Amino acid sequence: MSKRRVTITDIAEKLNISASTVSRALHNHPAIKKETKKAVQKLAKKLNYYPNQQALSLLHKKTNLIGIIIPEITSHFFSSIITGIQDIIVDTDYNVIISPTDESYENEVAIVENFIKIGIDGLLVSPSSSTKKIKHFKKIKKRGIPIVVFDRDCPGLKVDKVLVDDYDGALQAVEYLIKSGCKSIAHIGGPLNLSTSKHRLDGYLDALRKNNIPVKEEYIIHATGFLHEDGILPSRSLLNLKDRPDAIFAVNDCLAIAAMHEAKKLNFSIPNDISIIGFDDEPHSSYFTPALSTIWQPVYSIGMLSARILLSHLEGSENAPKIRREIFKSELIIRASSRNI
Amino acid sequence: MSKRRVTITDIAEKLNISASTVSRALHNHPAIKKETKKAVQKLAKKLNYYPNQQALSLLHKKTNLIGIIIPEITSHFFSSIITGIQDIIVDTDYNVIISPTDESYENEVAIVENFIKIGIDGLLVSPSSSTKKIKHFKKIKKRGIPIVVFDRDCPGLKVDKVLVDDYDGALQAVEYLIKSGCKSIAHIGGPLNLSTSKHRLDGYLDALRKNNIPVKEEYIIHATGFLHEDGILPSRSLLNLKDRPDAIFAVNDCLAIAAMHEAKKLNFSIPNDISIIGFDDEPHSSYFTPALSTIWQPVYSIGMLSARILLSHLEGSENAPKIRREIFKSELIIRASSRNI
DNA sequence: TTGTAGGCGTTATCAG
DNA sequence: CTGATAACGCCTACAA
Repeated sequence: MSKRRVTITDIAEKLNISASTVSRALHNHPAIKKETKKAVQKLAKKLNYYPNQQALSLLHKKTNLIGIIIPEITSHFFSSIITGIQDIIVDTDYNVIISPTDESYENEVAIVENFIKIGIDGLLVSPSSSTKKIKHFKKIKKRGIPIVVFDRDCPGLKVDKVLVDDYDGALQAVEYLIKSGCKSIAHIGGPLNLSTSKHRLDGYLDALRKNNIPVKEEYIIHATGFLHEDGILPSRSLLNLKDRPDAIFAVNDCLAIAAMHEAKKLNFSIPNDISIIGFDDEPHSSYFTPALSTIWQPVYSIGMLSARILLSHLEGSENAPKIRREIFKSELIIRASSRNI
Repeated sequence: MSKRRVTITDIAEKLNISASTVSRALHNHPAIKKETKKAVQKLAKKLNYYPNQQALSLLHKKTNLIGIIIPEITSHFFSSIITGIQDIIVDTDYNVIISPTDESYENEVAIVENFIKIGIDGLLVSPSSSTKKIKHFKKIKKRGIPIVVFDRDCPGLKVDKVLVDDYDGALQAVEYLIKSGCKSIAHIGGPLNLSTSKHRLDGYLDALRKNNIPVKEEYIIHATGFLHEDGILPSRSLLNLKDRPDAIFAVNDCLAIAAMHEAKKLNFSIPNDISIIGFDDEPHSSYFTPALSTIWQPVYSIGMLSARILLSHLEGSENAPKIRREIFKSELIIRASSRNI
């Protein structure tokens, strides 16, 4: 059909006036005759006129595009953060481009290249688990594009950050297990160069130390990913130990559920034989048998705050020099997979 | 830092040549001296030159933006479709803008407006459950922007479609329940103006009729949404019926899991007292106790094919007049929440 | 109150 | 082999 979009010049010609008058009329410029305004606005509506954003971008050197880099979008965790971001951005003139790295550093670099190419105005990023170098992010920063890092920290990158106190979450979980009488507590961790994995491990270790429980090497196994299938082998090794643990603290809910599944297959009773606590509070988690104890994180708020901070750089005066570092607290939710205190 | 982006003219000036020569050199135009090419390309790299996409869009009347409209992104179902789409699009020059409607028609209309404003080149859409009018989609179509509808049909809109044989999936599930000896089979459905809900209901009804099982009004309850919480009340009503059903076929896994949860709370044994089958095969579903029987759908393929069809319109010759309608088959996966045959 | 001209960055056409 | 020019759609001084 009508392939060619209606332009300001089309309207001008039909009305026998100049394009600039049309432009001004459309913007309600005070120095335009009322009748002219009316005529222009009427015709614009009739012809279904929309201003060409590309022309405006070119003029204003601003694309109104915000890039989001995340590890993946299929987990409830990250998709909820995105929802939080979108719910803020939807009220603005910006649009977001979401690009998942699939936990690959190479993909991440390619995404950044693409973002530079299309000219994003701002970047929200949660780095991949395999990201060790940050040259690509610095390249963005050097171009004057504001960055906000969320959930997973990116050490060495001096930008705004919205994180969660993973250390404290883990500490709470493990101290609870200790108080409930567990003596030998194991940990299924995540990829170690991830700040979140590291801090949860640290919380686990400190909880043991504080309570004078010796740390046992064989009680700590790091999964290579965060999916159910990544948790099966680690769970089996732990459950088959001669000195079997009486509790498992997993770095996220999927791994915890895998552990629960394996424990049940071996006919262990949960939480009597073994307590299990996860991390993230996925929506399914309370529907398992037994319902999974876990750490809740304010995912939606993380998304919203990250977006708000980025917008403040984009919209606000350029003179906000201080780099912000916001840390959300997480919350222990005790259900049936851990013993009562 | 260096706020202003490097342009072709910057390079031209430094090299004392014209912008057009720079442009040609950058594109490896045959009619350019090797030394000039080298000099230009070297300087371009040194200065970190990137072509301005907005200028190109303006010139070519093409934004290279693809819009995606989906009900929500937090379910594994839709986020997997998106992943399928992205995995195709990532190899092209296009970028996607994902906008969730949150099942609201008003949001959907607003998103379409925004898409027209920013000038998307193509649209992938799975309509909201409250969408009855399709004027907004027709507006897109009239502008010559190709549309592919996926998963949920949009009756009346004559565009390419990538759907799933929901009817057949439901038929398979219910016929299995019948063969396994269930006599009174209930259905927890979804919002009825959704093609998927309707077709699954039809499959349920036809399975009963084919097997001469009378359809009972009180065995069919429609949930208002697709989340766990939407399934609780419907499940309770069914389970509290004097003439309690011995099987429940739910329109998706979340509702099925809610039903399982409620049944367990009432101390029914699954599948002995009551069989349960869901739809979608969410990743968690096999980890529940008992593991949930369900219908698997090729979500990832739905996303990929939809993207491919859209691209064929965008890239290919404009002369592909036939409207495609692709229907994927779904597959019954029997686990432990239903009796053996 | 309105029109003209120039420019945002790039490419295609035409000319040399 | 290379340069000047116009055009994509819009806005804003400046001029009238």
